[in-house]
Amino acid sequence: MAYEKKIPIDLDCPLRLTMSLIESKWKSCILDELRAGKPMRPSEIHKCLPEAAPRVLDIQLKELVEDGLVAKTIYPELPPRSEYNITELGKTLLPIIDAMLQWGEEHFDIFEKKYGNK
Amino acid sequence: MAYEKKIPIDLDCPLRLTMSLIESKWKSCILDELRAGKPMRPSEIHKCLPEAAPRVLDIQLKELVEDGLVAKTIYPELPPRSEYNITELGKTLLPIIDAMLQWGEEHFDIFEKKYGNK
DNA sequence: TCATATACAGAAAAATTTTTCGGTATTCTG
DNA sequence: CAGAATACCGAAAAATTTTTCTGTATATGA
Repeated sequence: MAYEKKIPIDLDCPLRLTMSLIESKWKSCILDELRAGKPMRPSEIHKCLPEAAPRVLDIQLKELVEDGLVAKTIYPELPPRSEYNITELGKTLLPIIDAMLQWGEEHFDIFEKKYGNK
Repeated sequence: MAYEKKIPIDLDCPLRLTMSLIESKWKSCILDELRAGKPMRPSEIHKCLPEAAPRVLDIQLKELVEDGLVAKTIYPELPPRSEYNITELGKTLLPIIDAMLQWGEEHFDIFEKKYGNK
């Protein structure tokens, strides 16, 4: 089988469970991109997150699909086309993503002053 | 200098900023332990999170202090005593921690069925 | 024909995080 | 005195994640 996570998610503690689903570097951003409900093609997602290595987005998209937070539709066309959508389960995480986004906006200055090299 | 994070926190995106503050394996749990506002000694925190390697808790506590989410008080006694408290800034993250905790509780069954080996 | 776009996979390297192990220092208890 | 408790720290090993690179396949457009 392809790339495989050793410990897919953490079932020992509800907090760790939630964290383990989204803590990988770009997963929360992917969910944020898909938040509107509009299906997105992988190339589109790559364009929206240019800082992320494409391979990592592939891997993390795959894990999000495995975990049921994102759904994938493959169109048997050529050139190939596929689309990713946030699932109902994934949508239930959006309030958390929103809250983190908002917190980051509200407290950006503190950390900019602290760690920003301008 | 001692142990040093390469990229302390992520200033490129507000969502990544928030995530980078709490995504390390035990940070959210530490904040959860301190949520009540009661000061905790390191040994107490270790006892509450027995799955975590003590060294990692030390490191992550230190980072939480550096980032201003947790405050540390050292009592110049012998044997040494120190206490950790959540700061006002740290408290502003609690709604997010709470939401993740609650989400984990609500959706535990799905993932238990999916990944739990009983 | 050749380059491009598309989506994705494997492998290996690099970076980072987590864990394990050992060590410092001091006081109190047996 | 030996050992425990206390709070740390450094170094190195292990584990994991992220990045980079290369390769598959097929159609379209120059």
